[in-house]
Amino acid sequence: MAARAGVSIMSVSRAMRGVEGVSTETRSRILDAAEALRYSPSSVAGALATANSSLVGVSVPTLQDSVFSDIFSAMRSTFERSGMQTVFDTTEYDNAREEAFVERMIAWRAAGIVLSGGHHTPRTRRMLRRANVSVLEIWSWSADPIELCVGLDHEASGYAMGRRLLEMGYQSPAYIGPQPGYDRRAEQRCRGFTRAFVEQGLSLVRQAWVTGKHSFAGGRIGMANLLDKPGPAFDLVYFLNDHMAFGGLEECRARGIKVPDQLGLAAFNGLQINDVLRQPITTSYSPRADIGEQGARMLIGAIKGVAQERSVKLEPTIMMGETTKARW
Amino acid sequence: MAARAGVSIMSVSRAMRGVEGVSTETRSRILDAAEALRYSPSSVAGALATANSSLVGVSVPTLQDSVFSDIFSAMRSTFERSGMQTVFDTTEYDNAREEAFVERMIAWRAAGIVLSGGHHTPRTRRMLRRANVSVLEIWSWSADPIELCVGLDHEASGYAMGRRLLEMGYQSPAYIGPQPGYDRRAEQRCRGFTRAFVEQGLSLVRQAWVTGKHSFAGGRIGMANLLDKPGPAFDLVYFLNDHMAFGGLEECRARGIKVPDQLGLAAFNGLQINDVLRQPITTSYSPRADIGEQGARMLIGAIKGVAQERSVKLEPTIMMGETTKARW
DNA sequence: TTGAAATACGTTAGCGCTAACGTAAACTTC
DNA sequence: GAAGTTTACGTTAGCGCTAACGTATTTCAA
Repeated sequence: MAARAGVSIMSVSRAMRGVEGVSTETRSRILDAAEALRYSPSSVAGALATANSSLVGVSVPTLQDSVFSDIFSAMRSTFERSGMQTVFDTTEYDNAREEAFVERMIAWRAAGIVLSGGHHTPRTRRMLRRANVSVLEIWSWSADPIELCVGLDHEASGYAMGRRLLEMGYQSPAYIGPQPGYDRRAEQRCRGFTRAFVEQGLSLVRQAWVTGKHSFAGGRIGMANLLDKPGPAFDLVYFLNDHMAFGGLEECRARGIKVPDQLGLAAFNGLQINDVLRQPITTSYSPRADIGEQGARMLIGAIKGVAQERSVKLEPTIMMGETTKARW
Repeated sequence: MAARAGVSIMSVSRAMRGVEGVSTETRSRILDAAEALRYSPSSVAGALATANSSLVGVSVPTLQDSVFSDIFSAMRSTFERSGMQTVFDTTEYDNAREEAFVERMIAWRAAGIVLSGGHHTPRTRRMLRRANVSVLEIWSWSADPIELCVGLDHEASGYAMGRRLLEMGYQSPAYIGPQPGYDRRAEQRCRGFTRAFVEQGLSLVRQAWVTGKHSFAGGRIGMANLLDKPGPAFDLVYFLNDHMAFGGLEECRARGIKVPDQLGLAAFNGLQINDVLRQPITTSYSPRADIGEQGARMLIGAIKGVAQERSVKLEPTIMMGETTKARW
């Protein structure tokens, strides 16, 4: 390759990277030779030689709902503009998978790692601490992140929703979500939501845990469970997300239960489906694109050594839909 | 590191990789030292030394709808079982982005590359041909793939749906999808669908192209366009996918148009939402998980040099819902 | 005209691993 | 117990790049 263009490999290296120190003429001769010889520079060797990569590893729990797709899209385009390459994996809400991902990314000498949520195995934390890698935690806000954090206070968000519904006169809330230990953010929202009612001497009267299906079908199954199994009456159901709530809504309609007259439904995320529903779901809109973009920017800053805010809390917006109404 | 355990670096290499040639005792001494010294083997150096990576690059158009998430999930877990690492990117239906991705993956000396659809830039094809990389094309079936292919015949799928609806008595179909040149598979389905009607002396009487929003909202907007703008009457609308169809259905309901009595709706993919709808959408179920799993298996086979089928065509299944009915 | 500065290269010495081969000791086998 | 075989290492020579530092050659100011 170098021989073909009649130059040293160092000039080839310079020409291929576009750094200065090569005359225009030599450069084009090298590029021609590269084309003719089908030469493709090895990023692997380059990364080894420079000891710095432009890799960022992003770990999200799932791509099932569009939440993490939204975050990831925003993130990826921001990284791209900075010449960072994004590698990506899903944990399926399994911390062992997250650990394995972190290990792989460290082995590849990634410059940055993005994790979802604030709950990680001790070994994950240890590896991150030791490795020379910038760490960003997203989705869940924390006052004391490993390094950087952009996210929501899910407990507060659940609480805010609980307060609003309480003020509307709801008294006997139920919850439909995944089994405990699965999605911690969902649990935080549920906890905050419940707290709002407990403060007023009320309580969460029913819960249904749906295993495996956390989308439309899960909501419908959970709602059916709640309605079929004996237990205290409830006037409100809080769902993991909008898709589950829509599933629940369809189950109610199928059974002739009038929403919101007989039963209120509320959810979280403000997913796209809400834009087309004639009866929009009462929900909290989570600013996914903002999380992705800000997060990516912060991580890039950290990698480049720019001092900045460590932790950013973004606020979801409650959107009152037509699946709830004042109870008086 | 090697010194600490009192061995040569070669023994460390063997111990860390778990290959034989180290006594149990020495191995554990090395692992202890590694732990103490926080040693993490570099995959970069490893890949350079062995000149073979376990990287597979997967490119999909979008994560907006869950189709490619489904494919990707199935694929990733299959690759994982073979010790392959999956790197992933979305093209947003932009072939230039696909080209850039292929270039990056080749620079990283990936063992395999997965592309969606059969349409690639000449430079992409050239790079793939020259590089020592196995190539799998998914989603769209082709008789003559670059190397391997698992997918659907979208034209045939559209045609099959057209035939079924024709037999039910529909005569004036319309189509709602993205602008031409954006999603080629959608165009193929539309072409096949149209062909079924043209064969009987009928034609596609209306189309609406929605820019940007190819999910719920796009369907609703497209349907509103179709209904608001003057033009021939239509008795049927074929949508890009189920989510758009649901958006369209909601628009119809909002306007008091009875589906399927006054208007039939059909779509493609068989997405999860259909499981909970009281009025399920007539659609073709696309076997996403099968595509992902089979595709991954084939690519692994090719990487390991196992001879096999080059091209596999999978069949979507038409699921008659309640958004269409016989017109007599 | 001359010394300093800039430009356009080339040379050297790794980056952190592993394949392939070498070697000494322990273990077989008949 | 001599010769072959196995085991458990170590040594050597790269993999394909790039940082850092040469060394000619040209450019330029005074």
